[in-house]
Amino acid sequence: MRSGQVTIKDIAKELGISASTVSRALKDHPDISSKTKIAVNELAKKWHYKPNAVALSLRHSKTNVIGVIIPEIVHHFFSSVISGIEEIAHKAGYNVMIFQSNESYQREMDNVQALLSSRVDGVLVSMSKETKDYSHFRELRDNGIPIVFFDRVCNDLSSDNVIVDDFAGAFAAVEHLIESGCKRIAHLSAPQHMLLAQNRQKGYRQAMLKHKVAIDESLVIKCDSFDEAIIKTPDLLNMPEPPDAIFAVNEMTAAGALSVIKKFGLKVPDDISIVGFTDGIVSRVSDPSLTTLEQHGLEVGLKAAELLVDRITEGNMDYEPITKVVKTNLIVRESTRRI
Amino acid sequence: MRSGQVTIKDIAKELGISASTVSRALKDHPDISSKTKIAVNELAKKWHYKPNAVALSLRHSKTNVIGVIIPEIVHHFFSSVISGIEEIAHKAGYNVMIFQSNESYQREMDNVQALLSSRVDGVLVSMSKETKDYSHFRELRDNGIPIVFFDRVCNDLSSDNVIVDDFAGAFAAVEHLIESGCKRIAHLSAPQHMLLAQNRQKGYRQAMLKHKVAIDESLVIKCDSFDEAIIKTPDLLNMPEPPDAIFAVNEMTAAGALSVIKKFGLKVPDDISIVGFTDGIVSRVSDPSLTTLEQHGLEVGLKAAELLVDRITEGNMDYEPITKVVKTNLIVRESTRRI
DNA sequence: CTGAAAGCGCTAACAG
DNA sequence: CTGTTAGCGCTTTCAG
Repeated sequence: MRSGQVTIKDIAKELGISASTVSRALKDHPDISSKTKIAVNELAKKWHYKPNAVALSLRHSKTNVIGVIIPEIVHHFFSSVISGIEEIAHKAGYNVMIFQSNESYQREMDNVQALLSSRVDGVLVSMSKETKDYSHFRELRDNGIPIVFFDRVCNDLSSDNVIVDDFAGAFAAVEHLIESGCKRIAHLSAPQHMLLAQNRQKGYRQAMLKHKVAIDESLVIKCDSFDEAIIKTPDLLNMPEPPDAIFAVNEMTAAGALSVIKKFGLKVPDDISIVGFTDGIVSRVSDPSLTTLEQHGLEVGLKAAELLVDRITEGNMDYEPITKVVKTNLIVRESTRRI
Repeated sequence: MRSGQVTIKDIAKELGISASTVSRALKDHPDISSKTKIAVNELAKKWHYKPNAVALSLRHSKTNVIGVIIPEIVHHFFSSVISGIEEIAHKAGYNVMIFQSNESYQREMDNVQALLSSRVDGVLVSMSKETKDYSHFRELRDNGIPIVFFDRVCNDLSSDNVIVDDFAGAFAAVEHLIESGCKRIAHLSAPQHMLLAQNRQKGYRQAMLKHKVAIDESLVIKCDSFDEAIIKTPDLLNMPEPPDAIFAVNEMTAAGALSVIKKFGLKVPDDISIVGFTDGIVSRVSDPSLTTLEQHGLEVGLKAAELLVDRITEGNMDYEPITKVVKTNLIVRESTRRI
């Protein structure tokens, strides 16, 4: 028994021919006699020969690996994105290497280093919340590795992006709240250095403006997780003039707010309406189910991976960056009043 | 500007020394003069030298990559597992390659082929529901690649496993139902070729037996997804003697049953109690929240990855397979009656 | 039609 | 203290 896996050399030796002949026979090169081809292919099958991807990578300076950096895997939207990425990658013959930043800038940089070392052919990134400096991403590009950002993108860096239509989504959500009779609409938002958060807030403001509803700035607060919502929602409810609606920047924040509101004995949507962002399972099964914006994580993953594969195939780093927008759509459920 | 990334040769040429000296200087080899070391390290930093992991892999016949095959990524339990795996891998200096089988046997075999080609150092697998033949896994092992199965393991193949304590969990769940006064307990189960499903069903039967509660076999049905629960739960409810409790093999099935029960105008837990398996977000936020078994996906991932890393480090394929069991614990919420 | 040789980037034995 | 050489597995000229 040989140690390790079968190599082209093993086959060559067994058949008394050269390695190069085996190599050619395996790729059906026209120069090779069909007799040797058959012999080689038979033995290769018999011995379960598998081309060594590592050797191929070194030879061709191409690994056929795509790297993905994601804030956290345990998250319906992100896992959907990964699923989409894996799907496209598989079809295009790429393998997918996963890294999570855990929302840490330091970890994200480590991940980029690993990606550089691994010589991946391209990278997909959704940035950590902490990230404000982008030089590590620039280094990837300087080394000829194309990057496509998704969801958590940055405007400073001119790069390919795949984002959901945060502005339009937020606008639609808030407009829906206004049209269903809400007047004091709070916005639980995320840190404004994230484009996504900016756009969702812009959508909120624009909708309020359009419908001439005054914005009470004390109703626009930073609050972007389930736990934070548990802490901060009570303050909103205890205000002299509490809000009659909440537009939350993401699903778990909406769920957190909902749970507090129920504990306060208030009725949703009669006393307070709620809209979230991201159509996860939580929104569907919570009670009342949450009106929310479907974010199509799978599609984001598919689009981003497609774009990246194209960039890799082009092989030219002087491209004009584009931004693809995946439409969101408002799913009206039970947490908002009927119009 | 050089094309591609900086190599050891580039540095050697620039400094007028040999590649091996550079190599040694970079790894702080005692033979090298501190003068050259400094010069080399400075230039390496200045030029952002990154060791080429591909070349290292070829050289050492070790990729420092762990492969993971998972039925589907978009699933709270599995994404938790991946998160745990990534965590350990990162600490131990391994990168993680992700493949999803989409519950397809064919796809799973493709994934194994890709893993073999990639020469990964080890593999973590949770099998697809379709898989009944294990020769592709055997091939991995025959090639010296250690495998650790988790959650969806098989008993035919003597291999390392990390599983949750399905039997004890199911037993505890059903005992809880019985003690809270339920008499006709239905079990929504998964295909029995999966060890996990077998053990959960055994736990159910054992608890019934212990408490001398008769098992009505028409209440034990194959039903293991949200959609299937939507279809099959009505049949249960329409029986002349409908069940007063449901023990579902997983979370989404429980959620599906719950939603049907609510539509039927029945009260949970007063009319029917429900227990699920897997503590996902769904169980927490559904209304009523679901009594369930915490499955500790993260811990499964951590344990499985740790075990795999150990196996890789040992470098000896003649080990005695072990099975690690991660305890489950019953989280009593609102979908079951107080005892 | 087939083989020998060089090289992808790096390391380690061997030789100074 | 440093350089030369060979080789990890594979492909691809260049020769024959």
